[in-house]
Amino acid sequence: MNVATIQDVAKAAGVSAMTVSNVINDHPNVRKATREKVLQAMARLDYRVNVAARNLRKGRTGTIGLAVPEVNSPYYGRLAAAIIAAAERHGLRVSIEQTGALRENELEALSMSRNRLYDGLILSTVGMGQADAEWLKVDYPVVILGERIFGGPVDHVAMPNIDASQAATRHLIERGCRRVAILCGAVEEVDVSTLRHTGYRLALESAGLSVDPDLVQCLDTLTMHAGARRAREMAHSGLDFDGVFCVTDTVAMGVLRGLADASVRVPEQVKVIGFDNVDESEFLVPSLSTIDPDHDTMAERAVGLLAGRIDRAEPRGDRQEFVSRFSVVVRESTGG
Amino acid sequence: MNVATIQDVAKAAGVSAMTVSNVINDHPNVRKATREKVLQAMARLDYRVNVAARNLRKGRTGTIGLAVPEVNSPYYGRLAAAIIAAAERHGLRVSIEQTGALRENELEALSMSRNRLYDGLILSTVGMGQADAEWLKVDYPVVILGERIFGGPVDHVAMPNIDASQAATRHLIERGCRRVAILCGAVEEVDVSTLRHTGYRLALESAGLSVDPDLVQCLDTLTMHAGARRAREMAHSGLDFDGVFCVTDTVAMGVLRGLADASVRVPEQVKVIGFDNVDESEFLVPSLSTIDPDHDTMAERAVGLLAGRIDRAEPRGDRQEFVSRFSVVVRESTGG
DNA sequence: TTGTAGGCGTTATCAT
DNA sequence: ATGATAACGCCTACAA
Repeated sequence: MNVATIQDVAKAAGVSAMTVSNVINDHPNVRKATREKVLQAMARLDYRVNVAARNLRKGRTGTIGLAVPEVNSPYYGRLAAAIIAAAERHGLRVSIEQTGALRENELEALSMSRNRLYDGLILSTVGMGQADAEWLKVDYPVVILGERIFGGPVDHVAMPNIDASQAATRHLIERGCRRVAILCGAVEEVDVSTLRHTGYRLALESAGLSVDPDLVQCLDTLTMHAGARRAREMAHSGLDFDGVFCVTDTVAMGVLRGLADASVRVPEQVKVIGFDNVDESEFLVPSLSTIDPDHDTMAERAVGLLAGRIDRAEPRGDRQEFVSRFSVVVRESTGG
Repeated sequence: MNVATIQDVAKAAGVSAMTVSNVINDHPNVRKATREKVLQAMARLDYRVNVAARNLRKGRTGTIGLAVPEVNSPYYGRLAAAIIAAAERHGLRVSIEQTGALRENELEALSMSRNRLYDGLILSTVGMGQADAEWLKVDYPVVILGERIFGGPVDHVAMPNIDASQAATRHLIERGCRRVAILCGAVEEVDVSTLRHTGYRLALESAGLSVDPDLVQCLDTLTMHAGARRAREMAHSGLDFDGVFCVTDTVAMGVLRGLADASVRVPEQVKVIGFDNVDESEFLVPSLSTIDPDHDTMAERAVGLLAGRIDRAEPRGDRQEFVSRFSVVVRESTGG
């Protein structure tokens, strides 16, 4: 036999479909006795609402999309977890799209939502750049999570990249480092690497230290692997450095490993600080000093912003921007 | 103006809605010229299919549910990533439910699908036990991923828990350990801890070593935190042990940290092996020996099994079971 | 307080 | 090769 519909329940309870619907949706105008009858019939037939039908009728899906490079990374995993939890609080489900940090896939995620598969989209832009801002002019709610696309027309939840990086670098300097390297990605677009590199420079400059180009180490990918490899190369090349600011904890984990391979002692010879305060960082040996950007608040704000747009269909004008707070977490890798 | 529907496109192209639908779905019986006309009209009106309507009509959503304890863990994150990728290959989207390893939420996930929100469900059972097998008798496709619910009526993708744990423990013994501890969760239900504990015992027994109850260390939760704490306690209590088999890499990461805190050298004084081959394990200091359970194959099989049930509405009789291969990955923590 | 009618956008079926 | 018709199951109006 087929699954029970609202009609079946109505028949079984001796009422109209509308009354059943009213019971389901907790509408006020239903007599207690009627409600009971209906509830019993529902239980008896093991009735379940057909979400597809409801979606069609309502023009909503109750699901938001989350596009991130990959969930399998300490950082995006943490973020995804927080977003799923926040979405649940708002009565929304989350469907995840993995973009692999590729521009193409990020744009694809934007157009997927145009199928009205999702009520809205939270997009972590990594591959997209300045030039793609036009793509963000879509007619459904989008929140960008991560780096700013300057002048983009959509809501934005960001980290205090420059300030926090400056603080991280300053921390190294305060701990006595004079030759501080930075490990980042390509410094071109407005992105994590560029912004955090800016913070790094500011810190050096305000400490009266010069910025040695040799100490700016750009990686192709921000992975543990790349970090480890580069750290080994730096150590073996004889480059003079006594501190490393890694633009992500993931890179920093690699760096710690690479320095260990090269028998460089942390923090005695070189101090290391990361960015993200990933769960693992506390348990590394040595434990990793880092920047905590308050993931949970960011997630809550991103979902809140999106949910607001969805519910109230807010006008486009008042584009919102939220920048999280941060704190420096001092651990063993900087002698803490 | 409102979004374009199939009707609008039909009108604009001077054909019927059915023809447009046929074009969209690549049906064969459409003349080339007609197809062109329709495609142009679609482009002109910026037409997007309404997924909700299609779902209602087809009785499918094109989305599967994935219920895991939390995506924010190296292991489940890795798994989720692999499953999302596999699902994409099968033309399916993935919506993630976080259960927090709670029985209640796992059962909830099972009943969510009954809303026909998802075409099927991949469920990582952690909190559910033997006694809950009845709940699995649902009328839509479910694949259990993880430990076996003995006699459960649904498809199952599992790790070779016993064999792999035996191999891990044997590896420690071969490296000279004589007092091998195990760090696991409660050993009661048929679950990771119990199965892996069995493998542990088997290895000890076939090596002619006695099983010292003091060396069986049960944790409340399988977290880094719990692992680190217990390792410190073990070291400080003066317990005699020279090897530790951790039932998950996450626990092992904690253990490495805890032993470092207690100034116990790994692998010289104590050797450590984990289970899962999480991305991070290669980069820890010391790098972590572990069991690689071939996540990608497991994910592919789980999704494949589910997709098969969804497509072919296979009968219940032929319950499938797949057990992945495994390999021992030897690294520094066991002197590799 | 409850019921009736109609349509959300799509596609399966059956004609033509 | 194309089109007319009728659902899929629910809910917003309005009527009773």
